[in-house]
Amino acid sequence: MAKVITRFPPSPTGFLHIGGVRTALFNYLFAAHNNGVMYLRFEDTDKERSKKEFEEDILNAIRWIGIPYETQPIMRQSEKLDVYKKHLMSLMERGVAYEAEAAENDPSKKVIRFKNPNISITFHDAIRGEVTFDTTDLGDFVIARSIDEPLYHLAVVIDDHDTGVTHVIRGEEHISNTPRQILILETLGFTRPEYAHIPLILAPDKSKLSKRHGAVSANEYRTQGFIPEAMLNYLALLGWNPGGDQELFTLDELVKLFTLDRVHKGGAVFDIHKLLWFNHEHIKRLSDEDYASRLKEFSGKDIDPRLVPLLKMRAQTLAEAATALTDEFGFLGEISYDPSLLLQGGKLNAEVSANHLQAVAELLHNVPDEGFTAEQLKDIVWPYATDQGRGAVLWPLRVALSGREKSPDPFIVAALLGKAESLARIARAIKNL
RNA sequence: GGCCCUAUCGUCUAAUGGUUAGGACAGUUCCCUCUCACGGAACAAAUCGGGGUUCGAAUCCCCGUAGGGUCACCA
Repeated sequence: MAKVITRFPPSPTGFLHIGGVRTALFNYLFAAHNNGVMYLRFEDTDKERSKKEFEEDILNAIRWIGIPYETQPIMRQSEKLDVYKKHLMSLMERGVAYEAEAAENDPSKKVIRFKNPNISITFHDAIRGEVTFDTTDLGDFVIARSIDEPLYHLAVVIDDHDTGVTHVIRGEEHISNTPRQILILETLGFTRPEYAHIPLILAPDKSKLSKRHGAVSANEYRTQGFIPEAMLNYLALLGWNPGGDQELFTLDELVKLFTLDRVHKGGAVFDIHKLLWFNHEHIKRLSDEDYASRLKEFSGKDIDPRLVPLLKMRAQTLAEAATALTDEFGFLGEISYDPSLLLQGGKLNAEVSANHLQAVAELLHNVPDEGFTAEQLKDIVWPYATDQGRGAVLWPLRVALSGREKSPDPFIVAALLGKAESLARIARAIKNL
């Protein structure tokens, strides 16, 4: 069997969105599963709408997300206009394409139309089986604006042939484009690739996912603190499933398992909650070092390594972790708080609380520096707190140490602060009462 | 509207003729707990409708219905 070649051909007329990422992913997965390659090329025949910045955005997004691709031998359609021209001329010489009066806007300009044989086309779709269209209703469709300006249907067919594409895996919206591409390709004498039209990613209202439904650009997810592992995992499972109950996969595992026959036919609604869950699961699986460096890159802040396990457990996204750094975990720096917070807004008694703090301070005082760990501290303070009422003891203690309404438990905070600082903060709290 | 595609819990899905229709996310309740998280447990929740085929249908066929895609000198 010939080497499997797939392709991901975005047009640089907008940012790479989530649906495009999944199309690229399926193309890669299928190719890699079969020891093939996926080519990326830009379909920039629309000169007005194609922008260099979009090319960069797309490349950045695809690199960030980590889908491997190759850009050879064709990077841009605009770089091989002469090839399309040659085919266009031969098509016209053969009389299967012709120059026609332009109906729209500029009547002085002529377009090139394909002479439709008006036949019925049946093609095989790896996901849907046999699909039949009557091409009569297509009419003599336009394949080029002029001899030097080919249009999409002509260009794809030629590129796919020139790069030896064996499998065209693309969104369902292209299913009705397929017959006219087959018409062109067969008059050009090319062989048909295998087609696979994958289901659309839908918005909660079941319509095609678009900007008005919130974030759709892949890079937006990056800035929201999602990690590539989670994006890939989640997207792979939208419209495909290997069977069974396992949900967490690495890219390599997906490559091993991916087959077209398990791709669904119906569209799948994009659910941000589930993506969040995948993100957290993959974050929890990152090594502390890896996580710390990603969070540093994301937030621009240095991360205290002792905080890393806590952050991983607590935050579903890097953005959340970055916020927590100054929020729940801000106690590592200077703290200032309203003393009434020590009494839980007046629910506790000042004198009693001060006594508890004093008692705890004495307990902590006797702990040696090297034993000042969260576990140790809990062992020492817990019996006292349980005896005296945990809320009455632990709340003022935690606030005294963290200065915050919400934070990790007081033992963790104290251990992080160290003995001297913890004692100092407790003393200050007692004075404030 | 024409053409095409599709149809299992709210959502992603498993079950490829035989299961009390399974799992996950979200939801609710409970436990853990000084707070916030984390974690644990439980509950609730589906085969679009109607006809066939078959001993037996979520699964195969037909008809409805509903949803979606597409009908460019965009891709």
